[in-house]
This record gives sequence, structure tokens and C-alpha cells, in this order.
Amino acid sequence: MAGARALQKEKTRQAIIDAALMHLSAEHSFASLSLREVAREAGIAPTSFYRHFNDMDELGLTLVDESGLTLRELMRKARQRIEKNGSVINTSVETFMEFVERNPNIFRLLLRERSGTSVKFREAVAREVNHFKDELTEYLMAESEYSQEFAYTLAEGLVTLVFNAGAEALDLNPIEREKLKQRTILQLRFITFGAASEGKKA
Amino acid sequence: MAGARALQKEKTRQAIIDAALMHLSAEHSFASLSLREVAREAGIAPTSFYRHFNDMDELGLTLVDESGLTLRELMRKARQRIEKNGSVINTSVETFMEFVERNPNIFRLLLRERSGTSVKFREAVAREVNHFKDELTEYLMAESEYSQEFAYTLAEGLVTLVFNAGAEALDLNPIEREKLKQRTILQLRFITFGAASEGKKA
DNA sequence: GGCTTAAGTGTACAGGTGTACGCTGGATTG
DNA sequence: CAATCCAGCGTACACCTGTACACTTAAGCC
Repeated sequence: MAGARALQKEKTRQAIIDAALMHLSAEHSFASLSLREVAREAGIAPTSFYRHFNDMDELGLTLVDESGLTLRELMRKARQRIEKNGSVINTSVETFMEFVERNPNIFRLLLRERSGTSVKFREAVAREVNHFKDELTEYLMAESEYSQEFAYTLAEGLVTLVFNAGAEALDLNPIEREKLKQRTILQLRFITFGAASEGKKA
Repeated sequence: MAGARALQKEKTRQAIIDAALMHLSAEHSFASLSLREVAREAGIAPTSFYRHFNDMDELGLTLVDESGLTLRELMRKARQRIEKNGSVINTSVETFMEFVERNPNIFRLLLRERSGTSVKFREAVAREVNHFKDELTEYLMAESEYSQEFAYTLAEGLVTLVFNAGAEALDLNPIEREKLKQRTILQLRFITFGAASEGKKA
């Protein structure tokens, strides 16, 4: 009753997903990936694709969701590191940059679809990014005594800066990347400190 | 000797550029625009396109350059407003948001190609954004007594936050847009203030 | 053990793409 | 005025795309 049939189907589905992710790179976006291409790479007939997804959009949304999952795993790791290490800002930047370095194409997917041509895609990415903002907001509220609104504004700024640094890191060599990392850390310190100074009133 | 021939050519060239810009929108990117499509819209035969551009990439880079030009005009206006108004942060955000509202598709072009699949495109957009960073760096150095490096780090953070707010504004209604604007202003104040506190040492 | 279900196949078609090639007709030039 | 140039055209070709449709074949089920 293991469902050898369903098992094989799942395997093929994964092959499709893997094939799609494989073709993502600096010079190939998801938008420029065709159904036939992904079917070819996955080792199935073009029409077999439809047994798993209604169209490429559905596959794309699945990819975004999977990427978000990877991203959330990262968050969990960051939290653990912070508890041991202590330095919130440094650790966060460090962890995020590590993720970008290790999963450049997954990050590229999120980055591109964030400003892509599909509302659904944009919403899906926004949802993932919001997880970060919301979680960080709660952390800030617990740590300091900021109001919800105030903490959210700060969290939004922090996430924006880190996310953007990740995007810029993609095209840099290790040396420039390190410099970027240091600048980002400084920027985060500034905004955090500035908020702390004004935040007392809130 | 006005060159009726060259004049007509320039007119057609503009028609091509206009046609391309016209097709840019929330749901149509430059990447998904075909040579034939743009030729159709411009009212010329597909093959006539080659009299003006070697390929779509060349047209795309021209568009990015033109968009950068529009953006720099904006910068000039912002500077004028600041001189009269005084409030640097508010005026900057206000001006930039106005630009995004009035030229959403030009901004979308820059936004998308910034993370696009062509190195040349990415570099071209980076060049445009760097104009902002550099100019702001100089302004900050003149205003305060920051070192070049320190001022650049701050400028980078400021530009990132504003640019990103513009991107997010694209999908928002006027009410949410206004809220976003206010949050952005706050974020800029934080980072500026935080830098000022630490900047004395630099 | 036979009937059903569904994953995967292969063929076929209509429509889109970039671009090579040879031509035309009016502006430019000498 | 005659010769040249060149923006724009039309045809043609090879290639790629999504997907409709009828099929095989192996697993699932009673």
C-alpha cells in the first residue's frame, strides 16, 4: 500500500522541479524557460508535463514556495546562531550572505519574480519577504519597547538593506563582496541606532 | 541641407523606441517583447528594424540610457526643490515617489533589468543608480565632515531604501503608498541620525 | 484475474520567432 | 541630369513554441 504509482509520480514531479531549478542562472530566468525545455531536461514527453502542472505559472509558483522554504530554514539557523553568538546584526548579515552564495539561483528566482510580470508571482515573493519582516518585528518588540508600528518600520528598513545587499553580492567577487558586507553591517547599525534614539518617544 | 533623409530615419528610430516603451507595463517586460512586435507597433517591416539596431539588446540598452536620462532630470529638480524647501529627506522621497507614479514603466524597466539575464543590462542600470549614490556621497561630504568611505556607505543605504520604496509603491493603492512614504521617511531619518552619531569618529 | 484508472508517449498542427536575401523608390551627391 | 546610396519592404526559411488528441501500458482495485 506504499502506492508505487503515486511514488513514481512524485519522483517525476521532483524531476520537473529540479530541471527547472537547474536552468535558472545569471543568464537564464524562469520567464525564458519553456515547457518543452523543462520537459526535455526532466526526461519526459512535453505533454506529460500536464500530468503535474496546469501550466508553467503553476510550476513557477511551486518553485517560489520551495525557495521560500529554504529561506525559512535559513532564518531558523540564524536564530540559533544569534542565541550562541550574541551579535544580531553581524550574524544575520553573515547568514544571509552565506545563503545567497550557496543558493544564488534560488535567490535570483525570488529577486526576479519580485519585479516580474505576474501579480501572483509578485505576491508569492512578497509573502516570503514578509515572513522576515514580521518575525523581525516581533523580535524587536520583545527586545526593546517599540510600538508595533515603529518596530515594523525599523524591521522593514533592515530587511530591505539586507535583501538588497544580497542582490548586489550576486555580481561581485569575494573581495568586493566582503566590503559590501561590511558596509551593510554599518548601515544596519546606523538605522538601528537611529531608531533607538527616536524610539524612546514611541 | 537639413537632411530630410536623416530626419526621417531619426523619426522612425523614435517610433521604435516609443513602441517599445509603450509595451512595457506591469504585465509585459522588455524581455518578453519580440522584435516583430515592436516593429508592428512602430509601423515598419520587421526587417527594417535592423536599419536602426543590431538586435533587441541594443534597443534595450538605449531604453535604459533614456530612462537614466529621465531619472537624472528628476535629480536636478529635487536639488532645486531642496534649495528652496530645505527638507532634504522629505523632498527627496517626495520627488522620487512622484517620478515612480508618473513614469511607472520606465521605473519598471530599470527595476527589472537590474536583476535581468544580461550582464550589459545589469551594468547599465547599476551605472544609473551609481550616479545617485555618487552625487549623494558628495553632498553628504560637503554637508558634514564624513570621510569619503563613510559618506558612501551612508549614501548607499539611503539610495537603497528610497529605490526599494519606489519598487514597492508600484503595486500599492494611494493610501498604502502614502503610508509607505511615511515609513520610508522615518527609515531615512533613522539611518541618517545613526550615522551622524557614529560619524564623528570617522 | 479481469476492469479501470492514469502516468507517460508520439504525432500533428497552427502560430510565433529571428533573420537572410533581393528588391524598390526617393533623397543625396557629384 | 545621372549615378549612388540606403531606409524600408516582402518573401522565404528553419526553428521553436504550446497543446489537442488518440494511444499504450503498468498499477490499483473488487
